Amino acid sequence: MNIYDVSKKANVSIATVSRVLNGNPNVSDKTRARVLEVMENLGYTPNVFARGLGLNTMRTIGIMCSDSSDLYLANAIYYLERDLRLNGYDSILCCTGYELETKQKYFDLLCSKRVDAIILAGSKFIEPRPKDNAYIQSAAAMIPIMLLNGYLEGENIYSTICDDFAATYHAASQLIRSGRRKLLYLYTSTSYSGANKLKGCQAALKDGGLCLEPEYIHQCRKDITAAKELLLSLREQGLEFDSILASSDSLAAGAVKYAHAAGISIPDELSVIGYNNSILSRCTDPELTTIDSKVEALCASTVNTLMGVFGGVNVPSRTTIAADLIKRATTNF
Amino acid sequence: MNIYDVSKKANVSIATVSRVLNGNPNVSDKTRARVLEVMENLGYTPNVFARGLGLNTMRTIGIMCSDSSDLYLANAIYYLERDLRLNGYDSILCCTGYELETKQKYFDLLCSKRVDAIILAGSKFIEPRPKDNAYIQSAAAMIPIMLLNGYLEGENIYSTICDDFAATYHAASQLIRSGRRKLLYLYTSTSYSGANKLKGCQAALKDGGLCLEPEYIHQCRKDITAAKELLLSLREQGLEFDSILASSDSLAAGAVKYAHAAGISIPDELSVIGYNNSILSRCTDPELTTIDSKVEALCASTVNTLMGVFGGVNVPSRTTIAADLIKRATTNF
DNA sequence: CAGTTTATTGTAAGTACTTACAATTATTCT
DNA sequence: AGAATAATTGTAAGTACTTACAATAAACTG
Repeated sequence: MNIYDVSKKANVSIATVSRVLNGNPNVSDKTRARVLEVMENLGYTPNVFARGLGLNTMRTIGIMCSDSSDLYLANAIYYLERDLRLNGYDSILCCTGYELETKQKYFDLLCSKRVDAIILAGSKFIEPRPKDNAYIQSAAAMIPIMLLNGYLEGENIYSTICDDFAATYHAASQLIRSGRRKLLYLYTSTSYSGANKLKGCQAALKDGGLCLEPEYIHQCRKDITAAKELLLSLREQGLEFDSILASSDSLAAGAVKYAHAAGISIPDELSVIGYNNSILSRCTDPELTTIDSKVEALCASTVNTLMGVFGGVNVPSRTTIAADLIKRATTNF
Repeated sequence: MNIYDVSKKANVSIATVSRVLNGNPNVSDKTRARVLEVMENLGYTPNVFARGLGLNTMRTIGIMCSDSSDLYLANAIYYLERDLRLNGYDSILCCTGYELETKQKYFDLLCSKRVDAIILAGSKFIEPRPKDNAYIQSAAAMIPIMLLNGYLEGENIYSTICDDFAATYHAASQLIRSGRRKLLYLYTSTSYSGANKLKGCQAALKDGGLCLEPEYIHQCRKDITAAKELLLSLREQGLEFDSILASSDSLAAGAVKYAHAAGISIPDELSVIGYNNSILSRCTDPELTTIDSKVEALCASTVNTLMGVFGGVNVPSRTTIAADLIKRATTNF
């Protein structure tokens, strides 16, 4: 069944049917009603391929992420899909893993699928070596690129980022104000977002008259047990700390477990702050004080910006959203 | 740039170019090489819409789930996307929420997008009232339907399910064998999968000479805090139990928190078993004994079956996969 | 080497839409 | 009412592929 069948039944030309299909206002109300009725009766649905051929758009957005089962990204995907659909767009999901080569491959694949834009979800797409990001910048010539929680300069590239610097600055300041002096910083990734988190923490300590010495900065796999083990071994080595600021709830959850295992009381002897306000932050005992990185707002802004781009509206190429400090039971403030 | 540009450069007809594109063997090696070289030089990529029009397939699978941020489903989506892509298929994601009407709407939408099949991920798509599933069965006339962890009778409908009955039967048996006598069963959903979990538990108790009385079966929102509160109030009411079998790790994590709050020691005074072997099961302290419902295997089987259907192979309409009991620290066996 | 078979290539007709432009009809103005 | 204008509708030419069938070239056969 196609547009011709409908046009015959409704006694109009295929052009009129097509106009009704596309909400073109140059159709009389009577005709529109008749055509819609015929469509309904026949159970007609337009063929998306023919449509795509003519319009050269599928109303589909490619979403790339490293790993959709990651707590943060799973949430991002949920909100992105929801908000895109509200705007009439489908989402094609692409999990790329962490290899640069794989990312590039999937990037090309999505481009060849003629998606209308690509959203790179999560900060893992911006490589530390600028030349490795060239593929993104060159693709942006063809198709709008949205970075969710990442930043890259370039024409037709739009970023929405959480103000990670301010977030960790505030969190660390609070720790200092509550009397903590020996802060341990735990992180996993050195991405744009990751770097800002560290900087915020360092700045807060500096402004508080303290200093974040290198032995108080530790990288750790994003894994509860790995974090726990790392902390146990640091303690074994004699490192003393009275508070932990972690770049993810996973690491913070590991810190809580560490305290349990070492017989340290939280928050009396040790404060812990996580990041992302994920489900894990409600699973530990005591529950985690954590930074809410506002995924939902980030996603909304990303989709909003994208719709602005499609609509030819002048949109900012960079949007920053403030994080919230969620105070729960692993801190004494 | 299109197939004509390539055909001119390569001095062949568009039919030959198309054949090369589709891997048709009726092209001489010399010609094929020449065409491929021209494609490479021109940076040609075929237009997916025109392709879809001709082939009437987009090599795209619709994945429907209630909520992609759910831990179980996020994993399922990850594995499905990965395995589909390995077979050259894209995934369009659709999060439907829990309303029957919304599910039907998105179902129609995906069908109209001419996806090659629809995967319904999670047991939430099979309604308790059979007539509400008619839309699935009628759509199956047009397009293969794959149920991941759900079961529905019907032509062109294929199910891959975890043997939930055997899983909870085994888990409950172990609890009994370890000396537990008063088992509390906690669940959230009454889906196909949910019903089987309960049945398995009941059967194990019965075979152990016990009985799961109604006051020992409680429904609870899939939320750590809700589960904790429920258990606290049950205890308040004087209900006595020495073990908890939960239909999800969330509920089990709530049980661990409950024990903490009530000063009950795990596993000495209370055993807890979760379900799904999710990240939560490693976050609680002690870590959860849990049932691994083998999402990865389920997804692999689903994709396998689907490829079989596409290939015209005779595939079973129902595949069952055995779960594993992961013994950790919330049980004393 | 002519005739037959097989391998390769080309022609042309789908596939189901969109849209510029032309044609028709309706409305407004004088 | 007739002309001018506006609203609506239709015609026809894209859009970029696939593929059945015809045509040609190559390989084999006796």
